[in-house]
Amino acid sequence: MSSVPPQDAAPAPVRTPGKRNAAATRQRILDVAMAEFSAHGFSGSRIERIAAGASANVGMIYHYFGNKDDLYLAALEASYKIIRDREQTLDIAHCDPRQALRALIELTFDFLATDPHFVRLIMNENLMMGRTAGRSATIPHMTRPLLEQLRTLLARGQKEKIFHREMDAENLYISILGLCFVHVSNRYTLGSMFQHDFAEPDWLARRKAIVVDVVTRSIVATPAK
Amino acid sequence: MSSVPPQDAAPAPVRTPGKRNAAATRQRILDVAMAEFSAHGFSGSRIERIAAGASANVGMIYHYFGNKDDLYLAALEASYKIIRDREQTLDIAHCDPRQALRALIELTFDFLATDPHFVRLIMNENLMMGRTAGRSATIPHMTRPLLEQLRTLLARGQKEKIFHREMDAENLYISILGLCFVHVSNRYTLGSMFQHDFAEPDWLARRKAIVVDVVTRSIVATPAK
Amino acid sequence: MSSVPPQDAAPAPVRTPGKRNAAATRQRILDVAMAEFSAHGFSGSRIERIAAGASANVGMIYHYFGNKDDLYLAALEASYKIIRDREQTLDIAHCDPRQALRALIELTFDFLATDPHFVRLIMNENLMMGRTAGRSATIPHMTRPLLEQLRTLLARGQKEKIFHREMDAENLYISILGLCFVHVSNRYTLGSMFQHDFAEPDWLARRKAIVVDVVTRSIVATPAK
Amino acid sequence: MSSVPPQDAAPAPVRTPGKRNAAATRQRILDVAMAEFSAHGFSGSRIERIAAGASANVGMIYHYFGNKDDLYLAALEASYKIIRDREQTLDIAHCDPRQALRALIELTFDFLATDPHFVRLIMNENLMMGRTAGRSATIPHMTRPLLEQLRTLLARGQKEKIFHREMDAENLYISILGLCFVHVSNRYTLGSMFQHDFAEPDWLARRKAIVVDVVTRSIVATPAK
DNA sequence: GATGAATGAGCTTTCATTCAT
DNA sequence: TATGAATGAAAGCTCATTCAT
Repeated sequence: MSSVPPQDAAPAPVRTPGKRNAAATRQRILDVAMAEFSAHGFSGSRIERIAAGASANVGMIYHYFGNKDDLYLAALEASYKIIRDREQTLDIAHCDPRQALRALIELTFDFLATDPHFVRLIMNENLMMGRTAGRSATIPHMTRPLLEQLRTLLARGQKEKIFHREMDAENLYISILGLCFVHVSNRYTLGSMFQHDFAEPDWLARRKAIVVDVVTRSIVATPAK
Repeated sequence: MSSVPPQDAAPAPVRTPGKRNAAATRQRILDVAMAEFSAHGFSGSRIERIAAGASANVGMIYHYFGNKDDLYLAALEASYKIIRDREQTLDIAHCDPRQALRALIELTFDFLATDPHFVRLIMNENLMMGRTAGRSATIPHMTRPLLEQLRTLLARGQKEKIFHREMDAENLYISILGLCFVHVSNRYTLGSMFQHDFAEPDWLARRKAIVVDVVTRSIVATPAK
Repeated sequence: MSSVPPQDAAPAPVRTPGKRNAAATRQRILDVAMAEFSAHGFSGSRIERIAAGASANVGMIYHYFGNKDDLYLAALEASYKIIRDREQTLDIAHCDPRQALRALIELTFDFLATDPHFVRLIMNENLMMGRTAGRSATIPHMTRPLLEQLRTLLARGQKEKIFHREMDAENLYISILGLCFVHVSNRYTLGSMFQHDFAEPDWLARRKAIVVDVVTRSIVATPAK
Repeated sequence: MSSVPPQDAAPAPVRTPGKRNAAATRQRILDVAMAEFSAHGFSGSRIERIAAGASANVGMIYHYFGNKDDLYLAALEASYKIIRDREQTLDIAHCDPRQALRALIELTFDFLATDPHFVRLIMNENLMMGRTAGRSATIPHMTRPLLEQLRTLLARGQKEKIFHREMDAENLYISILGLCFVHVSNRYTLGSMFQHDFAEPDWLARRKAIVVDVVTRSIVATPAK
């Protein structure tokens, strides 16, 4: 708010936020929509709340996104893009396979735990039986690099006899996902079972080590950890 | 109210139009409600659709369950009861810990995969931040026996030096749940990633073996599988 | 309002108007809808105004009629029924063909002029290119008796050498309709052309005689009127 | 505003982006508006659709015409002007009255049948109870020459004893209009009554002869046609 | 117990209109 | 002159809930 960049006498066209700035308005709507759909699911989300949250009005949402369904699609795609981009920051090909695996698990664990928006959107999308993801042209396209990383990782580890042969990329990924996802997706029902908050940083730190351990044990050929 | 049937010693279940089978109607509504909430989530579910599906009418739902929120609570509790009862059919205490662990994993895996209603209800409840589970008096009560089973299992395995010491009941359960839950909860988004149906029996059978293996490796003290 | 039927101690279930009376509510809605669609056309009509006019509420309209389109269809069909029923009160077969023709023209002229609702609905329907009449199952069915009347009339008149041969039922009907319809359908634009009101009873009376004369001259074989 | 092109002696029509052809844009909007109001009525017409159809934008419509009401008025007046101008091409005063009558009927018949836009606009205007025609200064002014033609025609025919005395210009015009208008205005409802298309050229040609005959018989004094 | 008519608030969506650029 | 972002009111429609019968 009060922290303005020190000297900024640049003649660049400074737009007042929310006034006559198409790209900015569109982005504000999209950001708020991601949060709204994540918080309330598709049916529970309210167009009017999104408009208000974006300091826009309902008509703008329809102007930029067409309808509620398409706004939801845009929010889903934008969410996928964030995690898929993050994964591509890992340099899988050039470090020790065991280290690379650990790095991938920790990145996934931290991403899902730190920003639960993504988990919630994915849950909601699955509850709707993939209705929207199935319509997306960009989502399948975004998953390819991740699969490449996994296959490279497994191939190198198996070539170096560090990993055993009986694990494929799909099963490895699903194990990682399941172990990184469930305490976020089931945070509240687990919480009422075990009577503590599964978003606590201390618990997450300990759990992250266990997840790395469980996955690593499941794949390493040599028993010595 | 005041019009009671004169002599109720009639042996055959005579249905007078004004007094049909109350318990049966209630149960029909509950069954349909479980399916409806599972299929559409809370917001997406329709009271009228539930009434129609149960061959009842809207008024009956309010008569028996009060309102939509309380109907949802009843459906959630009924769902939990089914899996918790199923788990109690296992005789954890009297067989080999490794076998007992395998049996628990397989029961969980099969239950979640066979009837996705439960998974969907849990997902929905978590999306609503446990709003309803938190109000339930019976759900926490139902989880105790399960935790007892897990602690017994771990204690026996550790005493017999089959399991190592660094695993507690909570972490073990969450690993099992995560690995049995994710391909059901994320069936559609995983499906569009890997381009096949994650409810296929063949895939499930192979995956079940892998899950048993992953969990077992994570806990056994002796490397020999 | 204050005029109650004198003695009415009958135990018949007297319904208070507008309260818990399905058939009456449905009819009230339909009556108001006919007036509304006639007054404002389809697009210009307001569901809420119809509800208010019928002392009902919007939900009831959707309960009984489904949506605006289907309510409009019901109103259109009900309107057609009125004129088609009226026409069937004529006894074409048993009186002098010339008298029968005059009676049919006068009935048509009076019906269209007296209650302009029908004319306006027909106009609106044609502006929508028969979108709704084309969907109706009952409207085509209702026109058959009218065509029968016209054919009977012509056949008798031609057999008796009163009418000449070169006129068919279709052309006769369209002439009658055009001459009875236009001063109602174009009441306002004609009014501003000729600077008087075309709904004035005196003008209508004189015009009716002219229409009978024009149609009769167009069909009689013998020039003597 | 203040930025005028430096020297405007340029011979070629150079289009600067900020100053395109104003009159042409206005005319394009008006043409599209006539079609839109004719096709959808006033309420059903969309400002945005008109703008798109005219390759203009919404702002231009407000710039040139003020608002939707005034645009509709302009479209109505432009439509009236077309038929009134066409009628004035007839040389009523100098040919045989019977031939002149026939020419007027055929011109009216053809004009209404060939371009149904006019009929539809008139219908719509009457459905709105002449709300807009009543505001127009030019429409009443445009009808005067037509009435003059009709009075001249009748006077000459009656003077020459070809027409009988009991027909005035108003009734004659309304008969002509009704018989030329109804198969266009009621094209669709008549179509569903008689199961054929009333815009078919063959049918129109036959009908036109009948209309000329009906009107002529209604006015000629001597029975021999 | 059972029915379904009735209610009212709230939802998504549309649209004429304004205005900064 | 021309553009299109922005606004606000209102439209059609849905739905949880109540209540007379």
